[in-house]
Amino acid sequence: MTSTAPDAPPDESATAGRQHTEHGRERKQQLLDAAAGLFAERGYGATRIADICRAAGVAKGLFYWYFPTKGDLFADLVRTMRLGLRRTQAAAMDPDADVAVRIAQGTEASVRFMAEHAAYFALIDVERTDPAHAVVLSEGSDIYLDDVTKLIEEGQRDGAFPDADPILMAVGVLGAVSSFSNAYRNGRLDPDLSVEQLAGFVQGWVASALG
Amino acid sequence: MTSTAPDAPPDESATAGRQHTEHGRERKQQLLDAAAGLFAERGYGATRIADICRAAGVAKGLFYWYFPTKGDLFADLVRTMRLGLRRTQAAAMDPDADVAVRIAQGTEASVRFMAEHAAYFALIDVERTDPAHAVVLSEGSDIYLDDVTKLIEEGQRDGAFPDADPILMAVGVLGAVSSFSNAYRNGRLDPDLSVEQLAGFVQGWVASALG
DNA sequence: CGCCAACTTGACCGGCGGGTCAAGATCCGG
DNA sequence: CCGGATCTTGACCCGCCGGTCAAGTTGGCG
Repeated sequence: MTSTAPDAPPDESATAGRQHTEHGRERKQQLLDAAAGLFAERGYGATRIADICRAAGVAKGLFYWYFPTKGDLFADLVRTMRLGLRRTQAAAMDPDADVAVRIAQGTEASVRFMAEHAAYFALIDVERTDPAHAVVLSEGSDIYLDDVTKLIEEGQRDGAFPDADPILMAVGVLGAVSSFSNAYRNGRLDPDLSVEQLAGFVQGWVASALG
Repeated sequence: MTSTAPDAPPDESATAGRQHTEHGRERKQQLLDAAAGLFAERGYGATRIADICRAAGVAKGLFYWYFPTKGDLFADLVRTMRLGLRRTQAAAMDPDADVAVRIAQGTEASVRFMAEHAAYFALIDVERTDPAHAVVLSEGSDIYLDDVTKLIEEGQRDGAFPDADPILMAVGVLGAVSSFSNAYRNGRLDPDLSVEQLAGFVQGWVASALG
């Protein structure tokens, strides 16, 4: 109601869609980085917009020049990070290799990526916590589950994996990756453990669980 | 400052510690139940105290007769649930059996318990989300990790498990239990899958990962 | 140099929600 | 039937925080 101007130019919807200069894009990134750090440190809900701005060294009003709301910044962050993960996985998996090998490669790459971007991934942890974000967050996790499930089905056809419910097995793989990554991020693991060692262990763990 | 009466009777600290009648205890439980349902449904942060009271059919002021703050109710809930889990686990594990068997028993019992009390366990999921609760929540998870680590070390001495970092392996076991339980709770699994089947699968998954 | 768009500021607003409070109602022992 | 403890109510308070706004400043382009 109150007319959203149905004849308005379709290019930039609502109040979003500013025309940023180079400098503008950098500023926006500063805010994203500051937010990522604070979210990871004290959680989304407990992070005030004022905090983000203080951390980025700008006035509060500026936040709204770059983002419509706090939630939009969050969504931005999540999507960026997910994109990166998928790209890394794709790059790590040799399309010509056996399924088991591909799963191992994907597993290792994921653990590495999550460890490197721990601050970012602390966020995705929030999943299912606040229904407000359930949408943005779940829109991705189903895709992973689907991907892995297909891989496992393929492996079952090849006789590489036993004939159990492929979805259950996929949940197991994804769960292992995230559990170990969480533990690593939260310092529950031996601090001397290198990312390489962790990635190797997780890859082996998954392989023997699937065996 | 403002003197916390250092010579006050040590029995009941602060404003807590009311003397409840039978009826009072029931009321308190009503509030706990209502809160558990709402927390599970819409998350801790998004649940208003007024909502809890409305759900329990009492006036808002009454909440503070039974709980000092919203966070205290939360802590109550978490502790109760954790106690139940530990009891269930202890009851399920045959002290005379092999380590591998005990781990299998504990795993199965945990999955079952979490599935039965899905509403409660949706809460513990929140872990690491809001630092405000990190204390209450982590105070428990370390204990589990410790328990399982000890079991695994015992198994390694017996030659039942390979010689890898026992903490890593324990993280894997705990991670598997919670990942599968989460997936089950969130409806990511085949809805026809029974808790028995799930528990059996998880137990097998853990066993072969440890093998 | 003048104009406009991009950018920046900080004071301000509004309501939401956790927590308080004074006034009872109810119940029980003496 | 009195007094005190437990219980119950709903109006009220107040700080916090997401979001707005009017007033600039800056920088590039014609």
